[in-house]
Amino acid sequence: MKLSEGVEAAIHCAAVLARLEDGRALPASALAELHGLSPSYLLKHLQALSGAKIFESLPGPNGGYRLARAPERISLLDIVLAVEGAEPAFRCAEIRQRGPGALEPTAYVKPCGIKVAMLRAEKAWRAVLAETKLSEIVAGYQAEADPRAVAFNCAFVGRHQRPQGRSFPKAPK
Amino acid sequence: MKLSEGVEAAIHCAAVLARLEDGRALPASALAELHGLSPSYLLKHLQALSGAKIFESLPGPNGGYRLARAPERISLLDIVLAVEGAEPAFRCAEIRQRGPGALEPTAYVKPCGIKVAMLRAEKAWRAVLAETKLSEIVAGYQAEADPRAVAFNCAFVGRHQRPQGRSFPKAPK
DNA sequence: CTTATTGCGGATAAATAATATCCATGATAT
DNA sequence: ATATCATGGATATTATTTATCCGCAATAAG
Ligand code: FES
Ligand code: FES
Repeated sequence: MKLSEGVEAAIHCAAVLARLEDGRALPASALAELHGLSPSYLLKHLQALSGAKIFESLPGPNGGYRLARAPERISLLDIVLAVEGAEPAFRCAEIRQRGPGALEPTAYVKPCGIKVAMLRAEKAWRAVLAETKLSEIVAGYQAEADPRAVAFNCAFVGRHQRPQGRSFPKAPK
Repeated sequence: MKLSEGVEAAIHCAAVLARLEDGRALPASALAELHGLSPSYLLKHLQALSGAKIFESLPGPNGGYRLARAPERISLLDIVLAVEGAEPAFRCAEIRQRGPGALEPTAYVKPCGIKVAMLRAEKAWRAVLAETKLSEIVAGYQAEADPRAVAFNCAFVGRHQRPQGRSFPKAPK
């Protein structure tokens, strides 16, 4: 059982965007460079996040990405589900219905107890992620990370952020 | 994020073995047939489980598998870890140390806050699995599954279980 | 002792998913 | 008009999962 490595990148990117001044955006190329990642691949995840309405994107020159809402209203679960997909990790293939002794499908209306137990565990996982907000991550970063790293990060963002100006498109017609 | 499909098979097999009479074993071929699975592949998982001391195996004719301890003392977490491996699902590649602005390694002794949050969620998942015992799964199965399925299962096991006889090897010399 | 059965472990193949790159397109600030 | 930048699809590359096979060791039964 593994989460794709894109999750780590996505959350780190979100944390960077959360520190942006109001109304500004950061191009994908800057996010990729800051984390030493391939721009082409990071784009995939950024697109997934903007498709999930967690990031907003602005095309054209001075374009880039920014958060679609306040960091207090973005949970780690939002990000993980956007990048990783919403299907549960435990996939029940209904093996109880296979092999000899299989009954007609109507005999299996009650879900398998094993499936129920596995999904209950997964629900606990999601609950913890849902109550961890991006704002807490950012606060923790500023409090605990090496001050030099924070300063560099801040300067890098300041250097690459787009000038305040255009408003983001609200509803595509 | 996905669990391998072998987890479902492993737990179902464990539930079957839990219903075996004391001291008896069931050959892998019977477990595979009962669930309509490929014997060759199921073996892989059975071996992982016996390597993890959750199942015991007895070679030779009249050999087979049985539980290594009482179902009350086997949790779903034990089974999942044996099949899936013990590494956490969230793999931190320390991307904070990459890109420009990377500092010397000693600046990163404190774990990344994102990693901490993700592992905390995973701990919650494991906690629920750890407190769900195989005995509960078996009890739930007998109470909720279609009586015909339970009866068939029971008869199938009775037909294939090995005669009581040999004791399992305790300590390989 | 011989034989048939069964688990063990390694090697390997096939299928699937994750990772990474590229390019044509459309939007838009200058 | 031009340059910048996100979008979306197509595609290559690699890793992981799934599945199969075969020789080996153990052992019960004849
Ligand atoms: S049939 Fe899928 S978990 Fe039991
Ligand atoms: S560096 Fe791995 S989660 Fe932050």
